[in-house]
Amino acid sequence: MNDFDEMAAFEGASLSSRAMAARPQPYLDGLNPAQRAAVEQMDGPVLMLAGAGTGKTKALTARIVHLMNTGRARPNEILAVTFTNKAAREMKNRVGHMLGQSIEGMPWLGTFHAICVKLLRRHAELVGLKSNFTILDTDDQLRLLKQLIKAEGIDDKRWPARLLAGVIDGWKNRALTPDKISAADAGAYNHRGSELYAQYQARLKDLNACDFGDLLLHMVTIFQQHEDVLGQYQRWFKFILVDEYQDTNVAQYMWLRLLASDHKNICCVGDDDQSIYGWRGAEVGNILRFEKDFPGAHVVRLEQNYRSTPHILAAASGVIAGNEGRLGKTLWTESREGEKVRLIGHWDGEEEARWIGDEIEALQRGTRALDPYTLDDMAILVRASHQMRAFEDRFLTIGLPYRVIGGPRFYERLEIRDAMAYFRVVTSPDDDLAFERIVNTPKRGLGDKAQQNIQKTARENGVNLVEGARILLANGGIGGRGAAQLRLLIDGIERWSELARGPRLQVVVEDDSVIDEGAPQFHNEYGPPEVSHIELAQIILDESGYTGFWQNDKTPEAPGRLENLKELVKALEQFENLQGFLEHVSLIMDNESDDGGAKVSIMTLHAAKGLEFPAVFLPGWEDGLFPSQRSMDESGLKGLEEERRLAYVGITRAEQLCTISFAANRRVFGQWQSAMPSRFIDELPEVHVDVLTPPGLYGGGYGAAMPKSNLHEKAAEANVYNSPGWRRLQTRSQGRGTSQPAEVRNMTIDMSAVSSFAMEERVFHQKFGYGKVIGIEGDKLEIAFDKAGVKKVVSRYLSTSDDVPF
DNA sequence: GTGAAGCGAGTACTT
DNA sequence: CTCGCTTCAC
Repeated sequence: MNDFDEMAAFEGASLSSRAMAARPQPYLDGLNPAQRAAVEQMDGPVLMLAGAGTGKTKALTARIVHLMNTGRARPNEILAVTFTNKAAREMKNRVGHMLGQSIEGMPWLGTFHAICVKLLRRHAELVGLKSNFTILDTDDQLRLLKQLIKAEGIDDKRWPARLLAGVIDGWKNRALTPDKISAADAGAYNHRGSELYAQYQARLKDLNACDFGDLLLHMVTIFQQHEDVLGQYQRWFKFILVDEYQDTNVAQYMWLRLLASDHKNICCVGDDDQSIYGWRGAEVGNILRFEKDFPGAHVVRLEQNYRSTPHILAAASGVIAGNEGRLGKTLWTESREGEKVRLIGHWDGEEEARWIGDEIEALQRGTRALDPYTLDDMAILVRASHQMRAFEDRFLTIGLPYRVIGGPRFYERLEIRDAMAYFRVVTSPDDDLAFERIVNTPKRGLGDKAQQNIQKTARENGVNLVEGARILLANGGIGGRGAAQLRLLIDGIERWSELARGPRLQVVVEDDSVIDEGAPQFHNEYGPPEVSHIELAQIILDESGYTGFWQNDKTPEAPGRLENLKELVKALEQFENLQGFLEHVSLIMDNESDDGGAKVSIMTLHAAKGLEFPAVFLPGWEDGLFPSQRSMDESGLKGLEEERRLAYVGITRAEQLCTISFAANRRVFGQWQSAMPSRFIDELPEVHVDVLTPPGLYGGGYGAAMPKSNLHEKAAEANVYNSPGWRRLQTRSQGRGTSQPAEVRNMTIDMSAVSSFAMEERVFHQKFGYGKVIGIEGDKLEIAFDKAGVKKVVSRYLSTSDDVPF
């Protein structure tokens, strides 16, 4: 585009801007006064302090629409950053919805990382990269670091690569390049940290690669060192919006400040009380300091809550009030209805899981004075992922459908990462890390020795590993069955590469000065494609022997893995070529496939941020577990405050019913341990709390083992959660020995069930369908289900497969 | 070079 | 207790 066209485009835009300015503004009508103020204050710095459930996204999207509708900015002149792809997607949808059309024209609405990739591709050469650099994930990063550590002769037992990765990430989060590591950090990783960091960065440059931290770090470096580049974007991005500002790290903060420092039209939205990512570099300080950073900032507080009942809000406020140095908000609601927050103590973790399971079923039936809840309406939010197991076990035995949110994602699964490594080798031959991953997967008889040979040859010739392997083969430097297999692989890679791109490949880089529509600044010219990339993917997986590898695998996971590979190939349909797919995947690691049925959600408190449920269960409120001992040990008061914010996030997820629970005893690493109720329980304002009595304590299974009358009395008292009462209970239970629950548990095994199934037997389960017995532990059977994978199930919920009527 | 027993560690997790 | 990684024996 030449100057004239650029001018013409501008003229056109301002004409349409004027036309748009005259349009009505219906999106303002649905806003409350605070939201409206946050939308209409367009100029200068704005801090939108948005409490939980106060309509933050609504205000944010209305603001974007307002900027465009009043002609203040064209869609492509607004920079709107989020942290997750999900948030970006949602905002895109809502803006489109508000405008009454799908919005293609917001190329700069996205995650920090996605936007930085786009920018970095244009200016890669300024940090010594080519514009087609690859993005490494944590796996690759770790492998690279391991190599460096080994080369330095460091004992990676005492100094694990994980630790170094953490140190380097920490530096990158603080926007520190290797030359900027201060003396205070010199001791990191046994005094070798900064040196290895420099080596690592050099190696990345050789590989023409970036890790996630680099995406931001490089852009900050470029903006700092190239005023012209910075100026260009400062002018282009007329308005900046940032979601979840309390989660920004130093690098992101600097990046934003650099871009906003000229016009200062920056609107940051966030909630200091929901800052829960300190452990991965987020700085609450960024949001606390906003008014200092941007003098004259307008601070708007969104405090009217549309989500929760007054009791829930009051309970949450009571807890969060224990934190110091808050910006301060008081949530309120027009709603007058609602139950108090419910609190219940249990004898042990298993009883807690049992009680919650029963309670969920009761809520589902609607036997309480309330309307029935569906399973989708309910969620269990835990502090640590290992707490989930108790619930999964319990729900499996009673056949209660559940979903775990935030587990290992699709693209992180072994087979998917292997398959993608094959694609990477084919699309970018320099991707040595991908080659390393697949060279002996499936097994090709190429072990450490052979691989080291390849490495050595490649290094000596200054070529990538694929080339190195080719040279090694030509020299006859490798023998035996490995050689033939390697030959096969190398030839395969060459053949697939040609299928992928055709004979010619040309990279065209357009003029940097044109920033438009987020169109790619380079594109590839291919020869005629001989097969589609979908067929190609299938060919690669089949010819490499990878598909066969899993077909021959007899472990129960194999069918599922093959299924996943099929899904992967199917996912390719949405992309034009393999490169496009890989780029997408490296930045977007989410996959929500759900089979539709209603399910209770189980997830960590972290994963629950931003979500809401009519009924929420918060189990495991015990000191040491929540607040987490480790957090307090490592970060002291700061850590405790972050834990408290986590409690606040948890409570405020609930719309109508919030149930907090704790257990006196819990099995930790196979050992029974007793714990005090969480200190956060003492911080709940009593008038907003209902203390429930665990029904199991009236009689039933625990019988003689329990100091039941005492616990019952205590539970009925409003002060059950006050420490003295529990201390007495502690003393008593310790006197009886902490092994008590284990004995109780053993006694309840249903012996008749044990004998009715045999190993290898075909069985049927109501929820999981057909399967085969692969393990027996007392009344619990391990079943390899045909569809649902391997699960542990209590035997009385199984029937022999021929019992099942059709 | 590959599979099985042994050992140690064990918050949260997105891009 | 359970997972993942290392070591050791074939």
